[in-house]
Amino acid sequence: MSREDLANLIFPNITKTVADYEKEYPARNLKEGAMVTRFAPSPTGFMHIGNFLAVVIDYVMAKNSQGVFYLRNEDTDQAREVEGAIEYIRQVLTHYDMNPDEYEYRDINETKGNYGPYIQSERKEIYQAFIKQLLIEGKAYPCFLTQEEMDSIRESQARDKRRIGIYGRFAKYRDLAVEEAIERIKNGEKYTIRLKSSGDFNRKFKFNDLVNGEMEFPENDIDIPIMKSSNGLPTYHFAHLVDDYLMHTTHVVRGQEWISSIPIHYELFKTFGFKMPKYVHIPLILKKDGEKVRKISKRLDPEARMSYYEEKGYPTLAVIEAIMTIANSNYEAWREGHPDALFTDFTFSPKKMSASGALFDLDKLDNISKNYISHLTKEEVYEGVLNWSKKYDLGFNEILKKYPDYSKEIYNIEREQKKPRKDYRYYSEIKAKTWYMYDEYFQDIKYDFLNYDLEEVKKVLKTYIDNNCFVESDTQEEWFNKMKSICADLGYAREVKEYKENPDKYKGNIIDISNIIRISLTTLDNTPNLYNIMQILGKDRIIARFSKILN
RNA sequence: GGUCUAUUGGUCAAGGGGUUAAGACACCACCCUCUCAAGGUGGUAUCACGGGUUCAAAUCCCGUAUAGACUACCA
Repeated sequence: MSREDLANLIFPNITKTVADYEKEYPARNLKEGAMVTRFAPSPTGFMHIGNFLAVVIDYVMAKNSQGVFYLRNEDTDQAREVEGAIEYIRQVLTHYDMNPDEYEYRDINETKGNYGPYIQSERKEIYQAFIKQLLIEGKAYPCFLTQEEMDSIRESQARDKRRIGIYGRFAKYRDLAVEEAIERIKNGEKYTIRLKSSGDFNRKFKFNDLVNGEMEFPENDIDIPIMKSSNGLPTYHFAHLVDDYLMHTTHVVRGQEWISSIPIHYELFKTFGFKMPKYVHIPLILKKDGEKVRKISKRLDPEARMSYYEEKGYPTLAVIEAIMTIANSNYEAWREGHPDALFTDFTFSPKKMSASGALFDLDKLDNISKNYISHLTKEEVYEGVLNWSKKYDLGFNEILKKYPDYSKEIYNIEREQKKPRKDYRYYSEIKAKTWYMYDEYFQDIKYDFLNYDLEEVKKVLKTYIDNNCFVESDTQEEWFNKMKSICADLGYAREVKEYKENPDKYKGNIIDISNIIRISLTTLDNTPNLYNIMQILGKDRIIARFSKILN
């Protein structure tokens, strides 16, 4: 009996060979230098900011080079699979307008691309054809170690302070006679298929990572499992080999936690004689927790989940800008010189990426976002809040739809100027900063006139109305002069300076008058430019709000 | 225990033998000013530690410490 008999016993239905698949998935027809990248999440939960960093890099690299960016669903661990996880990823990619060129979405029954299936559980036969070849060549073998046996091996290795794993003399079944293996399988024994490693732990090899540069590792000598007994699907390492080879990935962008698997991947590619893709191992995103720094956690840190940014209403491009500055710190300087360019016009350079983990700074995001929003047009801001509120604040959404032009004027305050006002960090805070402009929200409100006496307030408001101070066609200067003009009658100084020189001569100064008007109109003692606010509110609203206080 | 990696202000970081050790965010002060925001000007604050090589080390070498990742039939 031969190894071929063994392979046929294990995979009776696998007839296609590696060579067949190579023919089926020929090299991509792309221009020189085009990069093929992929986002390959396992559907085990919600999208993490670290995943997002990878996506942005994948996307930018593909766009930079007129290459291809595809999505692959790595669902080989069906026990951990979470319903709807890929659907959610699809929504995030759509939300950020970074849709893959190739994908397979079961939930909306949509597929695109010639290198699929893009869902690993649908690629079982392909993996098995590769494993079958290894079996025939004697480079893989069935292993009958039980869970208990492996546990005890691990324990003894830990006790003896040895390296942990199935290698050397611990690889009990690597040289088992074919006949015996066949018999055990026929008897229904459970087995996993392991790589028959030919590496030597004492030999080193050099490996070039695009972020970390040249690194040196010992060769892998562990007979890693490549196919699980539970479902016949490959392990991550083997699927990585087969998929990225057949899909012609040129650049693998993934988290740094994979660096330690390089010896395994190196051996796997070497075993088949395939050329390895280039690797971009990106740093972890960390979080400061008290005095300690740790990996950012979906469970503990709300900002680790991408949904956090959507709920808050950060503009998608602002989030991308913040992520790009983490990816390449020279991005900010580039952006200054190219304020209107697309982020994909920036050439991402893995070499310039920091190899150590970075704390994600929400203050920095706020600043980037504030800046970004300040350079939008009033229409764009209106669209942004409208879209956000549709999902997160329906009441406000109704108001916005009812007063589109009025709302846009509010967003336009101190906007169309060289150095625009920057006071919105995200869409969810806009309502809190503009509510008083809408009569619907300006009901049953309480005033806090600080130290101002209510009778004094009424006197100021009455004088303002009686003197017909508010004229809609007035310029800001005219408006301000009229406000000053009632100062004298009321016993206030027209200029702050005058007041400071002779504080005893006056009840107060122009600041007090404008503050009283401001609070009367908005209940707040700090608002944007009062002239703009009054212009937008209009004479009727102003009189109505004053009258309410006067009565 | 083993393997790999990293360490420049509060944060992101530039600099890879000679620099007053960039810049951005945050913070503070002042200016501007009808409040707020913005803007302007300025400021506080950094090369993990110990050895070596060198005329000269943040930069090169060796240790140490600390941190992180991996060490599964998880990805």
